[in-house]
Order: sequence, then structure tokens, then C-alpha cells
Amino acid sequence: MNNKEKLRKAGLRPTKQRMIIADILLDGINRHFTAENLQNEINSSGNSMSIATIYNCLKKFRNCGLIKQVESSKDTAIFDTNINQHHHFLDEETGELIDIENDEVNLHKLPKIPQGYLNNGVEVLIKIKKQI
Amino acid sequence: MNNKEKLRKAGLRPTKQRMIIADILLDGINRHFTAENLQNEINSSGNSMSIATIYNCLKKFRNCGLIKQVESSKDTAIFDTNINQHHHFLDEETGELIDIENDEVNLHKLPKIPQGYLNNGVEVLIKIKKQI
DNA sequence: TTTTTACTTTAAAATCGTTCTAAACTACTT
DNA sequence: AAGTAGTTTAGAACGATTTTAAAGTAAAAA
Ligand SMILES: [Mn+2]
Ligand SMILES: [Mn+2]
Ligand SMILES: [Zn+2]
Ligand SMILES: [Zn+2]
Repeated sequence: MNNKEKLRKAGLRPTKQRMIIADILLDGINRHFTAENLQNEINSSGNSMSIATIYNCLKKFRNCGLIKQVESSKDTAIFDTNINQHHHFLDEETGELIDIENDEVNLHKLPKIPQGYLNNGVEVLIKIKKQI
Repeated sequence: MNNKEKLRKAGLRPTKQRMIIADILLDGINRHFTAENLQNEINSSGNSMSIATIYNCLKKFRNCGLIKQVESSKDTAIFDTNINQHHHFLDEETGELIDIENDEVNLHKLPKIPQGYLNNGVEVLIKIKKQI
């Protein structure tokens, strides 16, 4: 399926701007990035785009499940092209995130989901620190 | 140990403002809160404090290990008085966090920590969604 | 194809959480 | 008591993100 079809299937009009972003993000390579990182990549690709449009698109892409947003206490939002359920190593010093594939973690015992709620995904974060 | 001693032990001068905050936060009740939540509690207790001081104190308390900061993709920082290693349920709709004690989760298989790094804490986040 | 409609992009302004500045204040040391 | 190092504060500044509102574009209707 090409990117135009992916956008259509997600219910998004394949505008010029969304196609530029899709060409960068939906290439099958997993990456973690900020809005500013993406703007730099757009610029490097010979295109340009308003930062408002980049935020609009990232929100649409996220809400459609084309990308995810990482839970992070940094003040800049971090997005993730790996949309499979997976986990992360986090170096809190640098903010660097490294993917952990789902099958590398085995949760043996899980607590009961609170009454009236459904499990909507489990994420394991392993904080790591550079050895001294 | 009283709050004055706790602050001293943490290497912090027990100023009037830090004591007010310690009286609210270090009462043994686990809670998740923002800087603004805390300011409201300070006001409710008949005191008042500059928001700059609240941020200063929260940062000091966090760096001393008296409180933790939760990893969250919300744009407002969330702090946690439960400083034990523990886990959370997160309702992504509302942002509500519910503690999961450490012994309610059993991680059977964990990936190898990257070369040159040390494990600095594991956090499990279970996203939950209201049943429809 | 033309027209109409709803949706999208944009630059610029606004917003909002957080940090900085610099002056006044306070806790601790001598 | 005097000195000094650390703390508080109001207000300004900052930086990420959102809003505004006008111009542009894609899809639908005619
Ligand atoms: Mn965040
Ligand atoms: Mn912010
Ligand atoms: Zn990832
Ligand atoms: Zn907690």
C-alpha cells in the first residue's frame, strides 16, 4: 500500500503537506522524533512547511494511529513511528529512547484492571544510566 | 522523623516555604499532583507562595528523592509522593493515574541492558479506557 | 466542467507551563 | 553581631504548542 492509500485508509485527505510527511515517516524505519526534528527533515528534503501544519499533521497522524506519542516528562513532545506495542529503554540524562520489542519482555503477573475499565495497552519503561 | 529533620537529612534548609510544602506532601498519603494543584492546596491551608518558589521547591524535592516526577505526555508536569518503585494505570482520556504497587507486577523476562549502561528502575504503565 | 462545500495551510499572535532575573530576605557560620 | 551563602519573590522572559482568520485546495454536487 502506498502512502496516498495509507492516508486515505486513515480517513485523511492526501494533501501535498501530508504526503511530504508520510514519505518521511512511513518508510518502515522506526524512529523517535520531535516536531522540530521533523521540520528539519522536511527542510533537508528540499521542502518547507509551517510549524503549525507540522503540529496539525502530527496530531492527525497520531489520532489515526499512523504514529504514536511517547509518554515522556520532557517538555517537548516525542513521537514514534513504531506503532506496534513495544517498550523502551530511557537514558534520563540525555532523553535517548531505545526500542524494546514486545517479545523481549514477559509480564508474568499483572494487576486486575479497575472496575469499569478495559486494558488499552501495556508499556514498560526501563530507565538506564551510563556506567561510571 | 519530623519534616524538619527530613529536609535537613535531604540537605535542604528547612525554610518556612519548604516546611509548608513538606507538611502537605510528606504526610504519608500517596498522591499525584501538578504545581498548580499544590499551589491550590497551599492557598487552602491559609498560606500563599510564589509559583516560582513552588517550582524551585518541587525541583529540589525531586532531586533529593523526596518526591518523584511521573513520565507523562501531558504538557503539565505531574509529581508523585509515592517514592517507592511502583507502576501506574493511566486513563488517557482524563489523565488520571492510579498506583500499582510493585509486588502486583511480575516481570518474568527482561531484555539485556545496553552495553555501558546500568538498570536504573523499571516502570510499567497500563493504559486503561472506560468501558462503553 | 463548473460550482459549491468542507477541509487544510499559513504567518502571526496568543497561550500557557516553566525558568530566569535581580533585588530583598533569611538561615546558618564565624 | 557580622558575614556569607542560600532562598524567595514579582515580574519578565522563554519555548513549545495552539489559535486565529484569511487564503488555498481537495472532494462532492450539480
Ligand atoms: Mn511531557
Ligand atoms: Mn511547556
Ligand atoms: Zn519506540
Ligand atoms: Zn504513583
